[in-house]
Amino acid sequence: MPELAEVEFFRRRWQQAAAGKTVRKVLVHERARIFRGVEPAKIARQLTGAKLEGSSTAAKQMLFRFSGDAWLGIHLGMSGELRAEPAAYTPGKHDHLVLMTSGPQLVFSDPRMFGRVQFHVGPKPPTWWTDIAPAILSPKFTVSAVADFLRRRARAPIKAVLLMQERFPGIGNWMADEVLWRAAIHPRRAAGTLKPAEVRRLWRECRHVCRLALVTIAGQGRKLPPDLNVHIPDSWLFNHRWQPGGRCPKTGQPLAHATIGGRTTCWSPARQKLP
DNA sequence: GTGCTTGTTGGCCA
DNA sequence: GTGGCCAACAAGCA
Repeated sequence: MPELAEVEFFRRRWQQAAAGKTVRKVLVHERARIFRGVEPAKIARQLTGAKLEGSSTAAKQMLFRFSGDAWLGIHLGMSGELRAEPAAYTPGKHDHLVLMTSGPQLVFSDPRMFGRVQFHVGPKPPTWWTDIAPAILSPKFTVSAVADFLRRRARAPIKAVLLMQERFPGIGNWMADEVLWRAAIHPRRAAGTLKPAEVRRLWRECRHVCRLALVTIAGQGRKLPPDLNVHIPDSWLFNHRWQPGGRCPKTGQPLAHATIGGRTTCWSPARQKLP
């Protein structure tokens, strides 16, 4: 599930539930793969007694800052989610990290364990955080930066290129399809064959889809939606891509599906054509 | 049982 | 060295 806007949704869940609260106890599944490269016991030791001071999102990652210069990084992978549960909640099989605070329990749950926890102690945020590419909605995400990147990945299908986090941080499978559909570019086009006008459309729709997704899913600037099943308008490809016999909301023509760049891809052949 | 899955990584090869 | 492809990771669901 988690792409840019969903990640922001989950960050807010923890933030709104426990900002300023103190961690009383930490539960970890020592052997869980989400802890690869870090020591769960160290996390438990450092965070016990620490206060949640702030948090942020970048690409598909979250960073939670605790008192005592402790930084907790979370990537949700394919099936991860963050929840805030009442104090009486009993953690389940897939709840690999639980921060029991003076208020709710902050739960990181991930059945498939493609997600990942990172941890750092120090006055400044760690390099694994500061090295994340500049956000699509930041001024550094320019048309020329996109054009340069497409030139370097000239022979790869544009769908695969859009999934590369070093240039399109936060874009995942459904967002990539949504962007290409709006920009009217066939997902199998080689990145180097896009004309300047197409590169510009791609750039614009990347920003547009990110902005819309944040408003719709993460409730940017207003209250957090109750859950992820928010109402995404039927004018998006999103609501039609998995429907049997699904049709393009712009043309009314049938949608197509294929594996491109190793991922299931949906597009509208009437709108996105190969030269 | 089979064949999928909104992500990332490392190994192989051109 | 760079770029592109793909299997692997693991669990649940239809």
